[in-house]
Amino acid sequence: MSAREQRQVASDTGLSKQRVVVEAVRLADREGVDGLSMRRLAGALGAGAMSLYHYVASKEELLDAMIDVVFEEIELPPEETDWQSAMRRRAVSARQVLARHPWANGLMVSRTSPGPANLRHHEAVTACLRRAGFPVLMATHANWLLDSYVYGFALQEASLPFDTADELADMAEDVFLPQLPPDEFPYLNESAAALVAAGYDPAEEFIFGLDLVLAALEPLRASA
Amino acid sequence: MSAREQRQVASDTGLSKQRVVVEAVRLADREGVDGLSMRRLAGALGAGAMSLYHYVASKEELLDAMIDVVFEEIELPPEETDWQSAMRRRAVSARQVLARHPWANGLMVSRTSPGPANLRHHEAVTACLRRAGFPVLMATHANWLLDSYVYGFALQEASLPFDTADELADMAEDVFLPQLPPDEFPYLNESAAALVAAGYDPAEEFIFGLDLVLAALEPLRASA
DNA sequence: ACTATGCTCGTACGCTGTACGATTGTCAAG
DNA sequence: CTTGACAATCGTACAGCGTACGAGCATAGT
Repeated sequence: MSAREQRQVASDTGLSKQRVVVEAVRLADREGVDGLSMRRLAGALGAGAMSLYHYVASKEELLDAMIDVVFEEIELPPEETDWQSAMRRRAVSARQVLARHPWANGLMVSRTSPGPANLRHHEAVTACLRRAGFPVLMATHANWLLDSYVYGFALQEASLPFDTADELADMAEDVFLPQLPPDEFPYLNESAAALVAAGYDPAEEFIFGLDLVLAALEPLRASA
Repeated sequence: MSAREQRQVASDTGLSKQRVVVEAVRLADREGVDGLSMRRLAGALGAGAMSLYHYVASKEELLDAMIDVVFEEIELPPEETDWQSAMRRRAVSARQVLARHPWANGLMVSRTSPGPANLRHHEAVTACLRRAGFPVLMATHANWLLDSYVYGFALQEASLPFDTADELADMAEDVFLPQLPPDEFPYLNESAAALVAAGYDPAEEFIFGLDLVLAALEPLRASA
């Protein structure tokens, strides 16, 4: 291999941009994005802090690359099914991925240039909508709507302080309700009680809104 | 005034939690959330850095308070109109506010305990939905759906590298299209061209999805 | 007059991202 | 075999961060 070629290949012992970025994602998953420092990352890779800068120009670029790794995990809309099923698949996958990497949501605000996986994803989704018969501008609208829902849901889910229905029940009693005097917040009390009684499942909640949106979009395509 | 009372009142010269938090919001608006440091904030207030800690227990608490200030700016759903108009008003207001404070989106991920303005807002929205005839759990669904859309839209809007249709046109030519070889990204090219031709207005884009969602929710309320 | 309390802030500590330059290992040309 | 170029590693240093600690000050209550 010529020395001039970029070494994308990671020899077992050596570093590589791949290895650096992937380990950074792992670290952020484990410790949160605030726990991700260049020194700690280097430590996790058994290297000196400054060595990382041979693979990444700056921490900003590292964060960009991390976002793109996350996008790579999201399933593309399958081509062989109807558009609603395809979009549901990719949306559900996106929610799962973003729930697995909650830090990614917050990072997206400040990062303005989309990575290659992001672009590929966007292209595939747009293709799916166009082939389903949505006119160009309508496909753009649908894209915005669906992405807004997915990201917004993930954002809200990430800021929930509980992960399971049981934790919700516990926290409702101990933390939430004491903060909500029933005379000032009658409707929130009602909702909280109903939610605890009915159980809470973010995946179900997500599907509800998603299917509503998909159904609402259906009549907007020209079924050619 | 007894010294034991909390001084919420800001004498013209002195500090107060209000003044600290409001100035922090201004600073974040101006310089981004990364430019907001305790020392710089103190400087902007003409005080020493450590003085801030008499009004705020930590930077985390400051960020929480900033988020709540943002929530205070969002219009509550008016009570005298039909539910769709009311929800549209508050959603449009929310988008405007979040566009004015783009840093707020990213902050929401890590902040788990809602402030008083947040709670009041949530209560008012839930009240509006319940009074419109949505059953309890359906109101929760609607809440999740609408908030997801609003936050997600704001998130995407904040990560756009342009603010006006003109800037979009400029950047499309100079930055985006060169990144998008037409054989690899045919649909994105098509969309970009159509978008530049049609002009781009985030407010209109927002309304499109919003009205679609509102209409889709309409049949789910029991009109009593 | 004395004490308590509210408020301000200087200093210091451990952390951050990273600029700079020294060091080593590898490989091509002479 | 030597030499020079270059890729990769990393030690050191610097400015800036959040904030613990405690000293200094003004005012209020006794």
